[in-house]
Amino acid sequence: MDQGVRAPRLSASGREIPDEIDPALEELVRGIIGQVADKWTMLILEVLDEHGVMRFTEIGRQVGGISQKMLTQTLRQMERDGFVTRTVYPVIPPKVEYSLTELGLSLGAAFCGVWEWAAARHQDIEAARQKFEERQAGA
Amino acid sequence: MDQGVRAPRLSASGREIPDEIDPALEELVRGIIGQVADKWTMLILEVLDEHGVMRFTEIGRQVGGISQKMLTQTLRQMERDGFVTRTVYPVIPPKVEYSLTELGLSLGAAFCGVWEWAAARHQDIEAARQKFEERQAGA
DNA sequence: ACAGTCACTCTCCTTTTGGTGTGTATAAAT
DNA sequence: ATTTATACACACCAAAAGGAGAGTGACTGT
Repeated sequence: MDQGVRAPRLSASGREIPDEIDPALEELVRGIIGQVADKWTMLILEVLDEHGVMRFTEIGRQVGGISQKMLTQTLRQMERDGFVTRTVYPVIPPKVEYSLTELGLSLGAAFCGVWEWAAARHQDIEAARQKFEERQAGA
Repeated sequence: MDQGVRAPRLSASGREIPDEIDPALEELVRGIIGQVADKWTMLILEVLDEHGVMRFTEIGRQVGGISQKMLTQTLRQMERDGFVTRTVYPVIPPKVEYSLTELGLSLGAAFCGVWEWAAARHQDIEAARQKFEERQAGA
């Protein structure tokens, strides 16, 4: 058992692993990541990051292929979590503007790394899939 | 319309936005992110990153709360995408070892940023949720 | 008078996700 | 002789996710 190890461990990717990970924090962070690592959240985050302040239907157009239901739902969730601000203008027809908060921007920056990774490495993934299928066919 | 803008644009988070984003690549990267940004994938990635080479049930224990079905399924997907290597020892009872590939390690490193972001900012999210609910109650 | 606009909401309905429980092979341990 | 351990596969089922489409409310342009 290596429970008693005192020297700071390192993960294979070089990240430090604290010996004491508060399980409550762990659970909470997992929950947050679970929510944040959502398809529509990421895409909306991206278009808002690119375009700045936007209106409901415009976001829908830019994201593409999202239903009104999911757009509303995801925006609400993001507003609740403090990623976007929602500004309602009491005019008719209704006008609502969305934009990223500082927290939302920081999330965008954090996800930027993943996005770049995907763009840089997608060929490796494609190649791996090719090889995998070949191996399957051979076996 | 700002279709004709030639000066390189910048997103709010400082990332450069190429004017020409190959829609096929875009779609592909979205697909990859959609798969990769999966709860179990991330958690398995994490434990493998921390512990190095591991066996099936050990991964299950470390991840916690995952069914055998999902563990098998997710590991297969990760193997297919080239994130993990699967080594089968033809012994009885069966022994299968899993470990991250270089590609898997790089993905772990990319996600590290998001993980750290979540750990650093979870309080802000909590606070935002508090405020949101208060506003809802008041309205 | 009447269709159109915007940002939704609400009600179905289908698809996907994921858990559970069972089966399997075989050798070692009891 | 029976149980145990391992790494699954397979079938079944419940729950959740998510899409389609209709409705809404008030004003504005024709």
